Amino acid sequence: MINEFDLFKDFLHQQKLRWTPQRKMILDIFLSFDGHVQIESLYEKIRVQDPSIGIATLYRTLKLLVDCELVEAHSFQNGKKTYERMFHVRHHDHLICTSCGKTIEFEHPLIEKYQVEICEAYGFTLKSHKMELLGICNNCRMKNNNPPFL
Amino acid sequence: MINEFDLFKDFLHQQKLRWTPQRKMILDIFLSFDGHVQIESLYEKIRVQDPSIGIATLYRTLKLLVDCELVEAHSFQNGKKTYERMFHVRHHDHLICTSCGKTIEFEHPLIEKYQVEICEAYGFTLKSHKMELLGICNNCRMKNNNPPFL
DNA sequence: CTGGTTGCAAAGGATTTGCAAGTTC
DNA sequence: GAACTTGCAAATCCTTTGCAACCAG
Repeated sequence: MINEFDLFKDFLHQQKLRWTPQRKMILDIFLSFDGHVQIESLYEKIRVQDPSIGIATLYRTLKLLVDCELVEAHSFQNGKKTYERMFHVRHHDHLICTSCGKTIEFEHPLIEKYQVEICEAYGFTLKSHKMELLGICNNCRMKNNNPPFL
Repeated sequence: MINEFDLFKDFLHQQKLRWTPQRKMILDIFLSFDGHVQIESLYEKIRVQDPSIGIATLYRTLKLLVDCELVEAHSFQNGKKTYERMFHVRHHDHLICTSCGKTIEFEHPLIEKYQVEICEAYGFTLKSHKMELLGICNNCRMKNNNPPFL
């Protein structure tokens, strides 16, 4: 089965770049995280294994991982970037209760289909999407004595 | 009819802050833009009217506008922020180029309809939603010499 | 060996902050 | 007049870059 290391190696080879111990280690540690990873946490954990590694190498490697589509970068308000694993993970959307925080994951094939159509209409190549439905769950509605479907 | 100026004034008053000509002017010019505004464009246009205004004042005012929920801030890959009007605008979703940050607003009635269905299926009362389609715009794809719809 | 890679430190760009002078209430 | 604001410049934060020494192929 294809794994991230082989994909990255192949990518580097194609681009006439090199497979180095630093790159291997960064990918390795990156994969040990779940969800969105901040440079900071990544760097800390990396330095435990090899305190000599430079932050520049981390940034450079992350950029390569983004280029080969193994990783996706996101930006947040605070100006920090977050990196997310993109391979061997299944996409899903979220239904979130704004009262208790309860979260349900779902997918809807038709919505996904329309998303593709919209992107094509605007000349975009769709890479991913994020959809959050915010509402009040049954439980919380009962508790607060609100009528259903307010 | 309630407008942004009154809301902002009230907000400032509540917080024991002051209504100044600079703040008025920044809000005024901000509202003259559509969609997502970059600090840069905003600052340029502001300096036309008053070249003495400092960038720090612009940042400070924008932060206040975000605090009082008249404006929403978004962040992009390039590390720049974008500001979006949040009041008296119809809800819409976003198509975002993850490379250059270009943003297109759209709505799709069928997607909205399915969202309601999903919520009903799970017993949620839908309050709002957020959908972002992340991709690469035509321009950036060309620039990077990538084939279309890779 | 050749050309890519590294760690370091310095540079860069966007945003924030300290401060003295100026305003608002 | 007290407290908040301003513009300025310097500081800060995260990220990128230049470079000489170092490695992978």
